[in-house]
Amino acid sequence: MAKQADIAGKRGVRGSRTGRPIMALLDLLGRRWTLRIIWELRQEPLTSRALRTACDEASPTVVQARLSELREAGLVELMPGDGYRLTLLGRELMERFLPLHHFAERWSRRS
Amino acid sequence: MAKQADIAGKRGVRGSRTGRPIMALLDLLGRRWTLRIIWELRQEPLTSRALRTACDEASPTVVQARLSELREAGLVELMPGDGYRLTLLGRELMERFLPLHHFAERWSRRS
DNA sequence: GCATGATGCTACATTATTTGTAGCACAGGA
DNA sequence: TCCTGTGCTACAAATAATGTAGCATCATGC
Repeated sequence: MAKQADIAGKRGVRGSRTGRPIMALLDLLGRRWTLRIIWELRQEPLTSRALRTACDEASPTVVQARLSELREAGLVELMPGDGYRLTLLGRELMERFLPLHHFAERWSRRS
Repeated sequence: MAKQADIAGKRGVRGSRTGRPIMALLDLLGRRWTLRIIWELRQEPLTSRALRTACDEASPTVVQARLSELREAGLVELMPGDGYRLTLLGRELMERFLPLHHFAERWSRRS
């Protein structure tokens, strides 16, 4: 399993070697489209194309790259025939983000 | 300069016009270093340089750009003499992220 | 006054990443 | 067979980040 290698290899998750998992996580989630992808998968599995559509037609290059990273990170998995879905761990993460929806509404009404 | 233009103009926050605030928020938070900056400000105000240091010496260009965006978004504010700190709104957002610390620990121990 | 050091912030060339478009191989279904 | 949809890749152009240097301003010490 080259999981740690892939993610700590070419680019790696910043901070993954610092012994501060939170930094690695923030780096992973802070890459473009990552949060959005997780968000779009919150309710049901989506095929790679449905996911691209849901993400405002983001380019397949990034979406595919992010999906690889998220799969390496154990947050997303591919179910052949059914598309991508959040893993148990991924759903757990998602649950921490759900209140964000509520916050975003109030945030958008700021002066 | 061109602050409003930076965030609502040339590029803007993706999804800000879709009537889906959550998308705009996810886009904002999904830019490199944004989450990390918010995280580093969670406890105390930091000067721009202290912030750079805390963020593994990220380049001043990005840090400054992110700070501008976050100030525009009303999540961070500059207190002359004391550096940057989260606004009330920003702290509210931070509170939703605090459980992430706990999650990150478990996540890093995944098989 | 004058240097010193810290602040917020910018310039700019190099490097990395994203975008947009096209396309591949494979697996059903008609 | 010819469609259509899947996951995924190639590649050039556009965009963003990095790393280094430096600016103007302000406060302190001398």
